[in-house]
Amino acid sequence: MTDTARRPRRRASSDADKEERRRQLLAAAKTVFARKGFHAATIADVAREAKLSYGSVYWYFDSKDDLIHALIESEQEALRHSVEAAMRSAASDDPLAAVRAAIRATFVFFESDSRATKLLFRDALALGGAVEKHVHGIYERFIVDVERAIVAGQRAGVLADAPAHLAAYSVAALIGQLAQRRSQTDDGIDAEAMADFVVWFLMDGLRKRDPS
Amino acid sequence: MTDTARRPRRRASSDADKEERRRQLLAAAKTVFARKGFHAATIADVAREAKLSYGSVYWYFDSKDDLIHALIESEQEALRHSVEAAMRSAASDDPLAAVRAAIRATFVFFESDSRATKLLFRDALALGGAVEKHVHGIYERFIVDVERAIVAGQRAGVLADAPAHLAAYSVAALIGQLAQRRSQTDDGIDAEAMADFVVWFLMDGLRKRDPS
DNA sequence: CCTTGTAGATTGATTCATCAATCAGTAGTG
DNA sequence: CACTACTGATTGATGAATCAATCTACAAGG
Repeated sequence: MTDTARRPRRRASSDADKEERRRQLLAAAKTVFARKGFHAATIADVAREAKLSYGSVYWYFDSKDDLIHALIESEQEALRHSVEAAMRSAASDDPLAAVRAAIRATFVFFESDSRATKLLFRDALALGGAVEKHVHGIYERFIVDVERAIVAGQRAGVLADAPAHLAAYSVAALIGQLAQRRSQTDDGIDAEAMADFVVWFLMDGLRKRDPS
Repeated sequence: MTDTARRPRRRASSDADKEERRRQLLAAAKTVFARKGFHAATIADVAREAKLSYGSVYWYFDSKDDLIHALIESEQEALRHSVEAAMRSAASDDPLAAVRAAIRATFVFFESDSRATKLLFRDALALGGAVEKHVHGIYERFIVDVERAIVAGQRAGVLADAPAHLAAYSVAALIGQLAQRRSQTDDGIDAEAMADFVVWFLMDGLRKRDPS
């Protein structure tokens, strides 16, 4: 069905090979965990998906927890890279442009990979303590940036007074929930339109503006 | 610590007794599941918490799945009742009042019961298919109401044009995420102030309004 | 080039622990 | 006395983690 199907017969000897094998295992784990959920999925499932034996999984990862941990970390990094790249290439004259670009990149990222969505939103929560903190981290960085932008806007007199941190958290929460929803139900709205809706909603709210 | 501590010695014979015993088991399950999470919690934990024997749990519930299912259903009903009562007693002259009342009631409900929060937001997602649908249900009802209100507001010309369903979903998502956040971190904002912030944010957005 | 030695990658049967679910037995209640 | 709520030891299944055996890729010496 996917490119994962090619069975790796050759044994990994060089460091590059081993890294590649590790990547294959992470890819298999991503598929399996996204399909069945972390708890329901077994190491045997992952090994089967990766066309490797049960024991080999333990050659590359210490435990099932270690595996999901590494996986979530790598997905988070991918998302962060994607968002940061989008923000860098945004026009710098419009202060809203960077925000819009970041939000768009987020929706595009999740749209292009529904497995990542399930992983980050469903499984990350299903795990206790350690990972929960970890997931909080990915939000936190984003929230700090947004909060800073909001405060700047308030100083400049273009944004209303409001608890900036709470508002920033709300932005992140809304984006996350909508991204998750998109992975489950299709309402025919593409990722960029969705992002634009979010930006509009966050900026102007539901109440009709007087045309001034 | 709680009223759950009183050990039930007397055997439940009447229908009322049996219903009470069932309630006790649900209360115990709520405590245990909220503390350890659904997967990590065992039936033995629940039995111990309820001061009943292992086998008795199976006298009242068919399976562990049946138990969590019944529990989530009862929590959802409690939330729905609480919100509906608040809306009924809201002033009917201000169209925003009912919305504000509903949002307040939601935050108050979750604030008064952090176990319910964990249950509905963490465990419900960790479970697969059937329960996921079920949880979707509680949102859906709320969303339909909000959507209707939004459309009415748009007809009356006081709300901006926007995809009403998406906006309604956003409202629900924001409330849910913020309620969940409150159960984890305390930022010294009480439930009603939080609700008022949400209403303001949803209505007016971040951009400063012209004082007209 | 062709051995042949070896480190370490790969295997999967086995171990060990956990826990849901059952069931035969016990005792409270009407 | 009969009914049925209740008990908790037992069973059976599952699955994470281990480990001794096997195999392979590479290298060093002929």
